[in-house]
Amino acid sequence: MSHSMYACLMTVDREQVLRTAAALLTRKATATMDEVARAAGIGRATLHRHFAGRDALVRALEALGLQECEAAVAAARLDEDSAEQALRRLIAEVEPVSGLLAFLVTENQLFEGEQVNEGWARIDAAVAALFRRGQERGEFRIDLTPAWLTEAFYGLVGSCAWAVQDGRVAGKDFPYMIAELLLGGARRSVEK
Amino acid sequence: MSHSMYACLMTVDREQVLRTAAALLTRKATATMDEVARAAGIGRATLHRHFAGRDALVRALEALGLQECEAAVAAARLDEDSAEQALRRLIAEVEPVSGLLAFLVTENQLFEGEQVNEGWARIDAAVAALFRRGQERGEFRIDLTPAWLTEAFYGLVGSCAWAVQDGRVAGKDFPYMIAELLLGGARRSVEK
DNA sequence: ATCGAATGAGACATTGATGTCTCAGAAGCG
DNA sequence: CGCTTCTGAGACATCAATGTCTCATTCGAT
Repeated sequence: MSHSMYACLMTVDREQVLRTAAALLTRKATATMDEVARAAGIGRATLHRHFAGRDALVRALEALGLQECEAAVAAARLDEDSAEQALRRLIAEVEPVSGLLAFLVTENQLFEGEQVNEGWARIDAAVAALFRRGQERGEFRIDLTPAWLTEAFYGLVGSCAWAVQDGRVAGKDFPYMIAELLLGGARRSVEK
Repeated sequence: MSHSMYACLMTVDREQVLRTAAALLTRKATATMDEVARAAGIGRATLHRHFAGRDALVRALEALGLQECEAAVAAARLDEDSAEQALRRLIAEVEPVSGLLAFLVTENQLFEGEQVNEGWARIDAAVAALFRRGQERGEFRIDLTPAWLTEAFYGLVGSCAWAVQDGRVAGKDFPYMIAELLLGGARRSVEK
């Protein structure tokens, strides 16, 4: 049995477990390691073999979310077209990660003093740069700082993810509602 | 020593402890009962005498936040003036509670199945009614549902509270940033 | 100043989650 | 089939937070 095959199987399992854990923890942030294991259809011991502990699991989830966010940012081609079109692409790309993202945001509040993965700074910078580009192009109003617009973006994505999960808004409207609300606010209005 | 004087003193202490607990838990949602007690400058035993347990403390905080939110809603007079002005008043009134509100929102996600205080439904209804009124008056666009606008309102308030607390945005701009972003999106634009 | 209530500090048992370990069984491979 | 590896279940020990209790002290009212 070759190492590569092992690695492949392990990786697939890891990936699957992570997905399930993400889905569960998004719904119930305080889920037990045992609950996570049950949800993933594996034993607690096996879960421990893959992830040294709860911290490691959360870190792995953070890495997964970060990776997918970076992929979303890359796929959205934030520096092409108008800033508005780029933002719409970003929202659409980020939708599948929104639940995990919402979980990680609340989880990061617990880390408090601990260092957060520096990867998020890159995402932040990319999103803020998009808003700045929109301002420089005259598309977006300049009285709302890119930093605030970035925060608002995260906030709306998280709120919408949770609202959808809770059945308060329709999931199919996700991209439209966020884009319209955020763009309507960010886009310069002729009547101002 | 009369009962009423006892009650008075107790209430004052309770209030102060609750404020401190709110401030601490807003920053660190996982703070220990001991940490809460230290922060309030009292002993753990005393804290326990006032609030039977952590649950009771959180419930009391929920009651406090709810009470202040209802006061904010009442003070904002949501059914007077234009919907826009009413919304601006609401945002201004809600600002002092925003931190506690953000904490309670994330905390409520943990309650999961358990019943949430029905008082929040009243707040939700009042805010949603404001957005509906704005739509009926032709001030707000009708393609974004009141339910979503209400969610977005909470999301932006929470995001802003956290961003301010983290120093990413200036606290003095709180009302302006939320109002402008939310209204800009909710307000019907002539170019649409 | 004195009495009674409230407090703070600490000891203690309890609970729940975690992490580690073992062992028998299943699944892969030759 | 026989071997190795991985897995699942469970039995522990550990640890942190919680809740309860006692007791000496402090505070406030009279």
